[in-house]
Amino acid sequence: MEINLSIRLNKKLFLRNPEESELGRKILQYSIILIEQIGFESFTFRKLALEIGTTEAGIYRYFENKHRLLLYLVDWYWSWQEYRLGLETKNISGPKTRIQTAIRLLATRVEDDIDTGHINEKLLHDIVMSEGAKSWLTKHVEEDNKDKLFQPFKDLCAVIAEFIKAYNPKYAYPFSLSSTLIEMAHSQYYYMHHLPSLTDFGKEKKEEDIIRFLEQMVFGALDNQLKLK
Amino acid sequence: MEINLSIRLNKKLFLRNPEESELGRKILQYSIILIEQIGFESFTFRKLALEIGTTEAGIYRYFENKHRLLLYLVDWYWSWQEYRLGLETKNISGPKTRIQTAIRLLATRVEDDIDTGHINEKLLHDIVMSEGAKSWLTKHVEEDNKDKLFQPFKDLCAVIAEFIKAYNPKYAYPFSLSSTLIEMAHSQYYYMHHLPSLTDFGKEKKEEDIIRFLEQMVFGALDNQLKLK
DNA sequence: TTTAAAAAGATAGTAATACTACCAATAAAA
DNA sequence: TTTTATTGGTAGTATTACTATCTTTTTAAA
Repeated sequence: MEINLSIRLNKKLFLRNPEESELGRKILQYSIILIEQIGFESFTFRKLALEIGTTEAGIYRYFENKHRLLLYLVDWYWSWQEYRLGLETKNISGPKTRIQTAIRLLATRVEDDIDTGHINEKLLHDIVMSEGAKSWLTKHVEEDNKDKLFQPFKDLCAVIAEFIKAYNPKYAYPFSLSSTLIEMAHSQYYYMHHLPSLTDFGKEKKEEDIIRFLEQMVFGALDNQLKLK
Repeated sequence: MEINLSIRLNKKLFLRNPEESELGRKILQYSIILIEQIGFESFTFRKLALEIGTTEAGIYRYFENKHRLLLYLVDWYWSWQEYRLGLETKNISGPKTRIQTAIRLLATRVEDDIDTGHINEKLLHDIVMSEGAKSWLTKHVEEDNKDKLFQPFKDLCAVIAEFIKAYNPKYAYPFSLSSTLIEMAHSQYYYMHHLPSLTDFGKEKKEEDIIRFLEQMVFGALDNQLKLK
């Protein structure tokens, strides 16, 4: 069976839809490989073009600049995560289990290589961890936000905020807790591997520890509130 | 009374100590102003040189590149925060109050302009929030880490981890909770202003709300653990 | 006090980056 | 069959991120 998962993203992300041509798909496929390999600062359209066997201008016809390409990849990732979360929580009713499912999905490195055609989810996951924050840490966040370029992240944040509200309707900060959870799942993983003294997972480097830490933090916050009210 | 707070940083951060010459101090002073104004990606040594009235090569003699200059500023900031935290918790014995003090210092925008000579702490605070993560989100984190370039951040993280251990010796993740706290204090503030739908502080935009959220999260995690043991 | 040396500062380059404008081939539509 | 988009390619330019070298000033030793 072939799964054909097609994720349609905001048209403002690109000049020409990369999903609709061979070159476009190659741009997505190889940009992921190259950014993961050399990092976003060293990544250039020239190097990418060379890799694919096309020219810079060809790529510029799809994406205004490399930041937009990064935004495309990051948005694709968050859309995909929301889709996965939807699938995995579909037949689960308890809000506690739903939150736990979200934590597990966010903190576990992708292993099941569905490999949606040209997108390598495993590599993309690494990119979002190392480079994702750069998509909004710019002087043009506000305009980008007006253009709805962060929608997939916000959507995922809102979905998890709903789980949180279902678990504890009196909790005052469902969105902040949700965005904290999403961000920490990534940054604790990054720290664990690159700056382990900022974590408690230095020796073992096991994802389960991050999951336990996050669960303990989230339910600590939510149950604490329950007590008070 | 003139306070002369001099913060000595890792020698590997610079080629020539910027604190020891007029031009060096001007580089620090105006790089903060300029980075805050135009953002780190648009910031160049040429623009900075033009601002100060010197040349690119002059600045290159102090800093290898703009990333090292950013690291210098970020390290200065974390050293300063640790110093402030030390002062404010000196005469406080209770671990709970110490944690609360840490949260308040981290989540409150600097207003008291001590203005240590050439460093504008208020602007520097904004820079660390918007650009700080870029200091470690690179392909050379590991080398930079070996050169101890993230030491001030780690030190602050360790100090707060000690407060956490003092409050609850049985808590399993003092370092991760500490790094989470530090990072969230900044990123929730950034979200509140630029991407408010990721938070619950959209309308009011008050720092006190962030402080309450963080306190609730931290003590939720710590007290929850107490219950279990 | 003179001379040497070393540090501070300015000038003029270069390779690479981030684009833009324009040209050619080909496929689809009239 | 001709026209017209659409796809892809070539050749530039301004800016960036440096480097190498040269001059002036300061410091230090003889």
